[in-house]
Amino acid sequence: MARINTGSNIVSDEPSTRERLIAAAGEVFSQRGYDGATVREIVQKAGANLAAINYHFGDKASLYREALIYAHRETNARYPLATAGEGLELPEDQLREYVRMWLLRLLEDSSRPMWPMRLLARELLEPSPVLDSTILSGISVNFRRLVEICRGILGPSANEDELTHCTLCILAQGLGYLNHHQIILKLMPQMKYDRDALVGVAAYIAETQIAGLKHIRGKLERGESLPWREQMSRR
Amino acid sequence: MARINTGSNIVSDEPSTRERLIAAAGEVFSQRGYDGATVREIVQKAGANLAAINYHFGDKASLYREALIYAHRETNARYPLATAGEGLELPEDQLREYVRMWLLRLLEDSSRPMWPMRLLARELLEPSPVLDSTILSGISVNFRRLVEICRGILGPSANEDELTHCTLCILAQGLGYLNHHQIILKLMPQMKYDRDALVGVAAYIAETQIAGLKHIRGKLERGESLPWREQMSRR
DNA sequence: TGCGCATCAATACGCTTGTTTGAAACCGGG
DNA sequence: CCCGGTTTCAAACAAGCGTATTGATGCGCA
Repeated sequence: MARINTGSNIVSDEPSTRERLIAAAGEVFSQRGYDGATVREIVQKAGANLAAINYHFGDKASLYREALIYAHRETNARYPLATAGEGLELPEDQLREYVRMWLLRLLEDSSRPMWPMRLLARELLEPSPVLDSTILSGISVNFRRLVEICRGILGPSANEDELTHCTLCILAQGLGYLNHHQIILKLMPQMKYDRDALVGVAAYIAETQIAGLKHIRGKLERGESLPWREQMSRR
Repeated sequence: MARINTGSNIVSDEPSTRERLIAAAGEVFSQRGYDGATVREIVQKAGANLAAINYHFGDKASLYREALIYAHRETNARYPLATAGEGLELPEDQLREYVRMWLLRLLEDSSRPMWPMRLLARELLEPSPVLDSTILSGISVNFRRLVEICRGILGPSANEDELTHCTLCILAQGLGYLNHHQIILKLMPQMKYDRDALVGVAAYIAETQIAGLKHIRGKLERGESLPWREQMSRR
């Protein structure tokens, strides 16, 4: 059994074979999915040998797990949703900041390669068996942060079901732009996806949601009937 | 060259091999995707021989195309989005009806098999080469219907960009419940997906969007500044 | 100078994939 | 009854897949 390199390369600035493999795997996996990706394409993109995957990671699944963990750490470090808007007073401003970071996280085409978030987005579409509890709890933390922001806007009259659904609906709007990127461009080729456009869409989503949530809050506090309350409650 | 059966079976009520193949293919393709599906699983589920696909359709891709066309026709017949809410006076009520039909189309678990919409939803995620202009224009018609409803709520001051984005955001909320069904159940196992819950979520989405759009309309008509208007405009 | 460790090239194995083939079975009309 | 077209069948095919193995080659370090 060989001693496995931990991955960090201190002395030299050029990445090790192991690091190149993770980067190449992340790209290929994020583009073609786990099944669609082939180890031969990955090692070729990494400039490594076919046996390198077996040597460094054991098999394809373990390499995918490593790429997923890297993507999760990288994305949360760059776009810390769990603490988004914490410095702001009004829950409305917190929502604006959260949504803005959410859209940038999903779609910002920065200088760095954008495969990490695409890889995570694939897991949001169909979770793979290697999606362990660590990453899942990380996602959950980000989710609950938005729940609390919504609670601040919706007020104490809201129940957990309404908070869950309104959180899902906010997240879904941003995710739609990523997930359906291709068909959107097919139907509307003139659609822009640069950073300014993203921030604009984020501002629009936040503004409409704030107005919608305040509208709901008013109905709640006036005790008016909510047509969905009996229907969408759990159990 | 053999004479190909057209598929309709008039005298007998039991479906032909060709029909069984399309149904089985639709199920398998909708669950596993085009690449993930194997012709062996399809023919086994259809109770047919491995060579039946080659005989009736030529190859796997043509069978997929047939299943997709069937799914498109079937779904639009059952949930006619292009004319949703046409009998209603207020654009708000039209939106409520459209969103309700949209969520039912996406997620209703009726007696009939639900693979057609799942198959179409996969095409919305990553359009395949066989997605021809017929289906694409059908999607476009459904899309523009919602654009016009939003125009009715948002008023004449809205430009096409805002209409496009608000339409996308409405559709994305329903799509999110379908696309991220698995991860939602992983994070919130108590989430309900029955018909009542769907109609409830649809009512919630419609209500918040109406309030949000009216809020925007007010800003537009009062000439207030919209933070996204310069940013998200095309070109 | 040796001894692990990392990488390489090449090859092979077992398996699954979509596709093809030729023959058997079916079936209505002479 | 038999016959030609239609449909179905078991079997095989070639290609690509992940994985494993082999031996050789540097490399750094005690």
